[in-house]
Amino acid sequence: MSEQSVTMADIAQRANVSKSTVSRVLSGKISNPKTRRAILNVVDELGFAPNHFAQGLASGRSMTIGVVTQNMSSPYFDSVTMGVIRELEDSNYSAVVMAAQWSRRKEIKVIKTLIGSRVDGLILLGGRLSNELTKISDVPMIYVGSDSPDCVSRSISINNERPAYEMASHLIDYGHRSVAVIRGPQEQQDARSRYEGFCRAMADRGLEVDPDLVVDSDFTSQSGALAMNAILMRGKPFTAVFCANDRLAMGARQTLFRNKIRVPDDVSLIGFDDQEETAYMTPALTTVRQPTGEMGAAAAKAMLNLLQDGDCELPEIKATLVSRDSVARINGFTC
Amino acid sequence: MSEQSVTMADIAQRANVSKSTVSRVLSGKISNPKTRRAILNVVDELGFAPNHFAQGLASGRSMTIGVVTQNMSSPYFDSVTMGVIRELEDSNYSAVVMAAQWSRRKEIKVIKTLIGSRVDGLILLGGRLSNELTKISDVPMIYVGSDSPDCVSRSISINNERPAYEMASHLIDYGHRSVAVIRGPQEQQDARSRYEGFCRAMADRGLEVDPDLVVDSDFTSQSGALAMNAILMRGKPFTAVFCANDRLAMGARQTLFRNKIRVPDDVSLIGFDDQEETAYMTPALTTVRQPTGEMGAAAAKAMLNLLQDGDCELPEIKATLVSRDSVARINGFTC
DNA sequence: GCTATCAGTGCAACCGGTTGCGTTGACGGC
DNA sequence: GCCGTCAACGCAACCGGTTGCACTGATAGC
Repeated sequence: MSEQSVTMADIAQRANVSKSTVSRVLSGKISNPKTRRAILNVVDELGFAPNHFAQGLASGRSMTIGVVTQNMSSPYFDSVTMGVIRELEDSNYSAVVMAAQWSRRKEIKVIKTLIGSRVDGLILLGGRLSNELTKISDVPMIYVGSDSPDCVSRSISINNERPAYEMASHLIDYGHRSVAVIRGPQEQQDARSRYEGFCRAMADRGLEVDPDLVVDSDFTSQSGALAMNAILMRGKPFTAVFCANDRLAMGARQTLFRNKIRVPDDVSLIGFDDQEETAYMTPALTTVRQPTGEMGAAAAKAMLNLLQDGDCELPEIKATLVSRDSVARINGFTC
Repeated sequence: MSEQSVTMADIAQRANVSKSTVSRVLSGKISNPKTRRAILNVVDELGFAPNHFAQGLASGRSMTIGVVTQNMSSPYFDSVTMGVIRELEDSNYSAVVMAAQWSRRKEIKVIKTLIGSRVDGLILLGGRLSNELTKISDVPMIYVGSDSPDCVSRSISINNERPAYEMASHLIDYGHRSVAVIRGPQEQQDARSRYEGFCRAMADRGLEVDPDLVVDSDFTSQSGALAMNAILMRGKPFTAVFCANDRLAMGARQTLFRNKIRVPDDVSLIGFDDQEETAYMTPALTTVRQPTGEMGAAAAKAMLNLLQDGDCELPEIKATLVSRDSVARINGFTC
């Protein structure tokens, strides 16, 4: 109330030009150095900042890109999101992030909200919406981390199966034959792919997967601890635990610790994600690094291209095994 | 392009009323059940969604609240932010989050951006901007987690000094006399307060703080590991480590592990924040729980009140000690 | 010297809602 | 039966930018 904000009209008047000229200078559509200089002077003399609403309304573009994540507090999603934001920082676009909490219903609601605020593009992280729902709008969309084959068109993701294969192979190479598995929620494609990678590695070496050593979870530390407990209760021997993500590994580690089972001396442990904390576990966790930040950046970059040229190329992203201290050789075993 | 979005004018025409009537019905300023019903029918028949830009431009209100955080990936900020978002969810407002990465320059930039998009209120997390900079706009602001006395007016925070005092007291009660300290960055008020709490507890029991056992850090796990190393190098004996936050404790734990120093058998360890992962450390970390989610929720609630009544009350938030397994009694010591 | 060309600029019509003001008609009190 | 009151509603002005169109003057080509 106290201070009216400066508008383009104010600038125009002060600089003896019309609103349109101001607008054009500000959007770089005019080069005449004289007017340019004059207007820019007034602009920062008066501290003018364009009203986003007016801009959005008039131009039909919002210069924002919606990011639909699932769970902000998950290190994976957080890191991808940060990648997007950082990449967008030196463009004219900015990101609006909303979380869908793994709920299909909420995801739709959130997408509608974002479309209501006229985002120019949508980056969907780990969503489970297939094409049907995608068609609710013609806003360009890019998926990150959906393995589902029906949206390969505009999707960036690591292939979960292959790094999982490598994880399992790593264990097998170190002499492990009985490997317990804590799987992720099997409704999620990534969780399934990771388990498939594990199974393929076992099969390739002619090893059987013992169903008694396979337990499901919901990807949280707590369920990891519970799952580890369940496996222990079954009484079957094993020398390593394959965890479908790092949080599960943290939970499992805790249960092993409580049961005085040493890692890696008694049991080896391997995770997936390379979330920051795992480097500080005791012992430091061997895991798979997903270049999450790069994935976010790549998605953002692709979106910018898409918005400009109407086309984009999506890089292939590779995950790598980070070998630390939680996997040991079975005594005397050499590969 | 393909589909023009439905506007109020469309609704009005279809329902044989004027735009204004539609607008009034939608904002509940008209009660006549007949028109009301008729309009609402058309609204969801055509799938009308109001254009946020037009609304914002015309009304001067954006129905958004800006949240300026520092570091999205920090569990503390993440949790506070989530608290804000959740609280706002069942109001008409929504949150726009931006990160300033602890940079004063960036913080100003971000605040300007938010004001440019006409947020109705601003919630500032852990910022270091004092009143001078606050005055750049008359948008109502609420601070979270600044101990600085100059903005007590509209600030929600735990008192960092007292819980730190309790932490230290806990160690002393368990018989620890030589306590190493890994402090946070001393430019930050919260880090300073925590150290002050520690010192006061020591002083109250007539104990001296040995400067050789005090090391600074930047609140990251890595610097915790380094700091612990530095303390070890100095060769002074100690029986406990007071860490100014949990990440430092994780880093310190790793260094102790690498040096084959057992926790809590040889050295006790205490953290601050109760971030999720600490419950899964081995041993589980004794720490201080900040009700971060509640703080965020409280800030949001206060902002909503502020926006409505022009006034608000700020609850007092208390932190509590979470006693787990990383602190042991000095042998034979009873309190 | 005359005209085609073109960058620079102004005018005014939007974009899609909100809101003050004025009109209408129903209803109640006298 | 007359008048005051009040909710319901329409009209049109606005919010603050963007942009198509028309106009201008300078420059270039002949």
